[in-house]
Amino acid sequence: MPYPEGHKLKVRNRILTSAADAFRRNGIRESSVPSIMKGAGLTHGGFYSHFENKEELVAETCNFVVSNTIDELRTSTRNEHSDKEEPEINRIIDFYLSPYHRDHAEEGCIVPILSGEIAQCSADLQGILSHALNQYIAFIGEISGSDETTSGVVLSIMVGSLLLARSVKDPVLSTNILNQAKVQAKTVFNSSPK
Amino acid sequence: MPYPEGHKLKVRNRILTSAADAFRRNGIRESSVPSIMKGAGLTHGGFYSHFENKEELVAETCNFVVSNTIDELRTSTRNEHSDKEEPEINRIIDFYLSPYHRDHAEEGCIVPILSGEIAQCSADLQGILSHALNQYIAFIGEISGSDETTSGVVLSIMVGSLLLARSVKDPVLSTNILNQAKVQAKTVFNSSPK
DNA sequence: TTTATAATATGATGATCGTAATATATTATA
DNA sequence: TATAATATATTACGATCATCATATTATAAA
Repeated sequence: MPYPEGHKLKVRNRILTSAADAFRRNGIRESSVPSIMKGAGLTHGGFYSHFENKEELVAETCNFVVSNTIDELRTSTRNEHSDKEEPEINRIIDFYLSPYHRDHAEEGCIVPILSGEIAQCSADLQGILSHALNQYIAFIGEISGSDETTSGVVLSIMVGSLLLARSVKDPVLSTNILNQAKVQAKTVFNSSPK
Repeated sequence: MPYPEGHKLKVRNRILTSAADAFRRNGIRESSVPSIMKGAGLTHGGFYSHFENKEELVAETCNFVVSNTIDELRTSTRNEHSDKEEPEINRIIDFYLSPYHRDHAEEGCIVPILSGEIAQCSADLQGILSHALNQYIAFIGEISGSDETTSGVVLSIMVGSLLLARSVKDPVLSTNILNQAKVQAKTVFNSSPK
């Protein structure tokens, strides 16, 4: 067996990482297979020994990014001093709607960036997105103790305000939207059935 | 002067209408110039006697759709029986978050569909999107009497929940998100400075 | 009806895409 | 060190894109 144990898996992960970056920077359709392979330090030829086709790469990259993002949200709230009486969900909202997340789309959540584009893709990819949203909603429900609908609305507020904060050119308005959206998102839990 | 007065303008509007439909159905990058011209009943060759290039078409189509959408929102709220004591802004929220708007993306607001893609385009197109958002925010502010930030958060809730309601496959959850987002959007005005 | 011209169609160009076939390079084992 | 198997690179193919050059059609005016 040439090549060390697990070599191919590592390369495959490098391709996924490159794709995750490219898709969030430039969108799915604008990110070509050759450019993604170059981002992983390879040429385009070997792509099809790792993935069936581009659609499979998109599907796996979406799952990859979503589970990574949820993991990060989960651990980031744990790391922060949990001595306070502030609910854990508030820290997730604060991170999601932070200027850092707004200004580093290529590291963050795919939903505000790619959900519009995925909605125009195949039914398979739409299913991946729907499943990802269910994971986010379940995660928010788990952290906040809220029902599915309430968690969905909170996610809506986070996604919508991040999208607008990124699109509005006026930096003051952008930051104001983020900050007031934080307040609103946290308020939802106090005005809804648990 | 061959061809009747205003003929070219009519054709130009047909191209814009076709592009507006195509972009909202399939996205900007997925909508080719030939397919848009076919949608307007023409062949691709004449395109460049109407528009400098595709980017100019995108910019004009965005402005076209946004002003049409705001006009429709404005008049639809006027037509509805204004005898009730219900605030005008509530009817706008109700229409924006209606199942009809969710299920007919190709007729509706471009923001949930295209803002992700436009954020990846040229600075010029990003400026168009930013200007469009300012128009929406000013419109909401005008109708509701709220400040810029509050209007921006309400727009965030509408955009985010429409995006999620379209992406979530479970129809019950989708409708629940829309309905509870309506409640939340209307609540914002009661908990914010005017 | 003829003519001049504006509007549209046809066809071509170079670039890039996704994908595949084939050749080359790499390395664990013998 | 030689070998066999595997991973990667090179090259190619057909399709489609945005754009442009040129030909053709349609119509208002003469």
